[in-house]
Amino acid sequence: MDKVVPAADNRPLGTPCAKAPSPIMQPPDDRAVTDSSATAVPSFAPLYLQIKALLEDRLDAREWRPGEAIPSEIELARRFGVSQGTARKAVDALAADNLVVRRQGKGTFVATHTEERASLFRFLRIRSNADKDIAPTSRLLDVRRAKAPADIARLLGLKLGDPVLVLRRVLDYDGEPVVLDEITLPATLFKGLTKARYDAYRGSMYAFFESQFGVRMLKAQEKIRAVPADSGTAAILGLAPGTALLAVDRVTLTYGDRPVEVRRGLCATATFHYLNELL
Amino acid sequence: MDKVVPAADNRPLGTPCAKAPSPIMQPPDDRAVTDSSATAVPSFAPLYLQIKALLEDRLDAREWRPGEAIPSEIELARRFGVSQGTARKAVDALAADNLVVRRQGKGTFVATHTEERASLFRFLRIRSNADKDIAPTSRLLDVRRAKAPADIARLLGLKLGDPVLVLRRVLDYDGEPVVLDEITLPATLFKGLTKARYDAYRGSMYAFFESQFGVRMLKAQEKIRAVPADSGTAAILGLAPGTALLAVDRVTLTYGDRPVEVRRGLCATATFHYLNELL
DNA sequence: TATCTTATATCTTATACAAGACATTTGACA
DNA sequence: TGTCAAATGTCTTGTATAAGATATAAGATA
Repeated sequence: MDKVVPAADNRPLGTPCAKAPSPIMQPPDDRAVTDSSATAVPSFAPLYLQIKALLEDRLDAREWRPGEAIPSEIELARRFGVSQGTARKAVDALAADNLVVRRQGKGTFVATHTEERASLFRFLRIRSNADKDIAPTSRLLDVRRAKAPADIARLLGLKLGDPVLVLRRVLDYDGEPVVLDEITLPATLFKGLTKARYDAYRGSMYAFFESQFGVRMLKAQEKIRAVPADSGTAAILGLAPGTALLAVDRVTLTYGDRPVEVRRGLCATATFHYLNELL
Repeated sequence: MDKVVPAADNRPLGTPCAKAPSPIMQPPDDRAVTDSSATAVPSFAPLYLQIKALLEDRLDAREWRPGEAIPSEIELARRFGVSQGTARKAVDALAADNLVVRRQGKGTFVATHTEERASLFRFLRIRSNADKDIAPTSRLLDVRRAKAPADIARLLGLKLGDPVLVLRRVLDYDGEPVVLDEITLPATLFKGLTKARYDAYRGSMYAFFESQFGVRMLKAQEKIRAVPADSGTAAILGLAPGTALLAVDRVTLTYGDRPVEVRRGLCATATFHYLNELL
């Protein structure tokens, strides 16, 4: 094999686990360039994972806006001193995590809640029992400031009594109230959030958070229970008190798995249901 | 590049969309060799997807048993007349669908319910509110033969009145009854299923189906609602009638997205919940 | 000699790099 | 204004090599 290694010296990353162009085998206890990164990836991880972590950090640092294109694979390869294939694998991994969206012939774009019916609209799992796909409308009831109680503080990584914002809103499907959400946010991340400002906004709640406060909801964990409706909730949803409701407790995470939202949804499931695909 | 293409002529597949070793560009309306396959993949799909479809057909045809290794990448490449990298992408796609499990240095194995805590144990979403991970025990109440009612027949792709088996079973967590399942199966696929035979089996319900009847549960769709407990269910779960329960309606699919199980689970969620990760 | 350890050969999958096909947009040009 | 070609993305395929697992042979040790 007369192949010549194309002399990409001044290696910018920790020793990859395979085929290092430079023959220097660094000990595993040294730290890679990913030191300053929030994303924890061992320096001896595969090269493409190191680059993925670096890209995640850039995304977290808002180097590119939601909906904006990130540099091309060739440009990323040049910047990090690797081949296009390796840069591609890193971007593939980001796309698998729904952090970016690939479009052949156009580029790779930062995922956003402001568009994309499929990609980041995936947090809404409530569907009509009839198969027609109705899009709900969001109606904000009120916004209030509060001090974080113990359970919320723990879930959001705050200290007891730290300031939070509590939003209550109703989702109407075809004019019928179906879901009552109580949304708790760290006040420091959402300075200036008022009911008037939300009412003036056109778009989903997460698009509002993303475009107005720069907080991107990336993934979530939901715990679902069945509970009887209290009288207040029953009145809002137009049901008899004691009716069985779905209680959906969501914790939403942004980059670096930092929790930024706690939400409890109460859902009437007479003509709607929560849909889950197990793959 | 003095590389010589190793003369893999008599091309066994439809024209790939890029870099066909044979320069023949067939029109898109011709049919590839995947004709006899149940898995629908257009003949102009990328080569690796055509091979993935062929492999799915082989899996469906039970060419390899669950837990058994499929041929190595090099062997698959030789068999299909493609490079190892292409065979590898096909296997990657299978692994992404949880149809096979890769183990570096050992091989690629057909996914099975009889082992693998993580891989195919993923259908059970009920967790304790405390973080301890309790494994439930399954207690079969009864098995009866019946004729498929309209809704079940539609979901299972059967005709009205076709014979089905109906199983009722309870999941006990730490001795406490938490879930009551009513499981409906096409009788033709599960000939010889009796309560005694299940009671004699050691392992999960899906492992039982897989090892005893050759039916592999691959993915599922669940619709979740909140309902009040009827008196019969309340008695079994040790609750007051009218208590709010989670109703989980599952349709389970095997190869080719053929439905092979319909199941309704009723779950008490005082100290347990349904966990869902939104990625 | 029996046994345990350590190389070694040879399987496997995993990683990296490179070349060309395909998709999309843009701008020159008739 | 319509059309075509170049530029610039991603997508597919091919190939070489590293890393992991395992069986076997070689060697040390009792």
